[in-house]
Amino acid sequence: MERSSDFWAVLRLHGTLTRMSTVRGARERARIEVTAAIKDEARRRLAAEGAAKLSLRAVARELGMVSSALYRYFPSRDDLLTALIVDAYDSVGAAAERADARTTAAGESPRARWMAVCEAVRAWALEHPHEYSLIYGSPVPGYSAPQATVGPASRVGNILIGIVRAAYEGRGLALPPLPAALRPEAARMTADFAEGLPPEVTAALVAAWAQLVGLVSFELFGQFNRIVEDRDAFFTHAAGQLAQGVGLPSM
Amino acid sequence: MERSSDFWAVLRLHGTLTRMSTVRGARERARIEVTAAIKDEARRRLAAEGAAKLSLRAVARELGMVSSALYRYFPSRDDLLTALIVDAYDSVGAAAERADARTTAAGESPRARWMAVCEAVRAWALEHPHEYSLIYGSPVPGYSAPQATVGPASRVGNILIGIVRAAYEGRGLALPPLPAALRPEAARMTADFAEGLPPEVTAALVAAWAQLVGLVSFELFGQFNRIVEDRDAFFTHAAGQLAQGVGLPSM
DNA sequence: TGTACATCAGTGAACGCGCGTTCACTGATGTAC
DNA sequence: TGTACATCAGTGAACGCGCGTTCACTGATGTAC
Repeated sequence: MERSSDFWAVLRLHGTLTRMSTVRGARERARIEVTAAIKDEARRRLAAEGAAKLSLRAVARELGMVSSALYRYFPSRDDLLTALIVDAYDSVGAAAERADARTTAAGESPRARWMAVCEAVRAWALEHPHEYSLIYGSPVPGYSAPQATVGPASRVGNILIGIVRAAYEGRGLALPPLPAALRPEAARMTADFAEGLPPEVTAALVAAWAQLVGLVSFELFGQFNRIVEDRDAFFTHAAGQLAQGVGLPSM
Repeated sequence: MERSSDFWAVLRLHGTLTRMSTVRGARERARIEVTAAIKDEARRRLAAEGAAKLSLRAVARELGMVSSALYRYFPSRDDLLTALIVDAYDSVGAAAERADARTTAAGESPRARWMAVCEAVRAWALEHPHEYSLIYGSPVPGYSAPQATVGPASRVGNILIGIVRAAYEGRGLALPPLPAALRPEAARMTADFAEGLPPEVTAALVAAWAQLVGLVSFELFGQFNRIVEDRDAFFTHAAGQLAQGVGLPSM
């Protein structure tokens, strides 16, 4: 059995991570490590060829394996894609949760927490542009995301809801009343995933979340080329406007 | 078959047309028609396989041609992509311009014009989802947009600038002053493409434009599934908030 | 404890397919004189 | 005006490549007794 040296290098990298967690049989440990190595390599290929062209053969080749071996780990190319999507949602969700936990622990205001989460989402996107594209870019044609992606996809949104809820329970939020046309929909959204918030806050939250992703996408997808240069300052300002939009007080 | 102005732009792009002649022979007319047919079929393929996998051979096959024949019209796959991108920017730009011209002619307020343009962009996106993805979705890996796409890309933005400028020249716009960190950047942006507007308006405009695309992308790319149901009402409300954000008065 | 058997990761060949691009060619259309 | 020549769209074969997935196989690891 010959394997290329980078295959083993990647395995060793993951070995250090998994070895300490639990003692398992060699087979189970190997399966965990190889699965991780495949996903890591696939993430690397994502950068080179994009999600639509992500190829099992290329991943296997880079790992020094034979392409059919990957079928021991993922039953098809689409299942590998699904795993990458779930990981990406979890990764950005965890980054947002860390930012929120840090600012909450420091006793900062809801507005400061909001800003920290927005900055964390942007920072994650700039560090993982291809994973960001995978989840917030155009859908991959012919691929439809299974149920398993729904939970992880809502982590960032839940953090934002939590921040706004904290502000609301603290001292209330002053937003103008909704136009009649949107009231039933806002009531439904509130009942579905933001129980207890005033409907106009729920509506503003959903819009702000979409707009936050719009800002990040514009920067990442090149629409700000030749338009915005000082992107840090611009984003901070825009995120502040979004905070305003959901009723988080300025100071 | 009609000669759209974007078609001529493409011909000039490829240096095929050396001189303009009013009388066109069968050969030239045929070239125009076949070029249009290729782009139409390519747009259809876009829906099926996405931009990254758009294939000259598939386009040729659908048209009943041999794949090498397409090289008489487009020197490479990437040039065909570029033509589609330019067409898409021109198409959404024209839709926005029509909406603006219609409301302006009807003597409507800047806010009503803003709303009409936002609705027009969304309507265009819903009608042409794959062309929308092509220009506002994740970039196609390995493809880099040439200079020729820059002009068409700014048409919608220019319309929005024009509306806000009209409002500003009418009775001024009241926006809070910018934080110090953003002042130099906002001054530069203003000088570059929004001469005469107050810098805080320019900054708000750019953010609003990114956020508008964020709203449309969320809807189109499926992020609103299970979240927003009454999308018309939601979008109208959110676009109104964007108008508010650039200082366009509510009534 | 050792042993027989079951499990499973990884191999290598194969199937049937698609791709972008080049090239020498044919035959129809356009043009200069 | 007719003719000779130039232009050009489209052909078909070829090059060299890549793809997802299946399958019978080998040999190492795990387990029941």
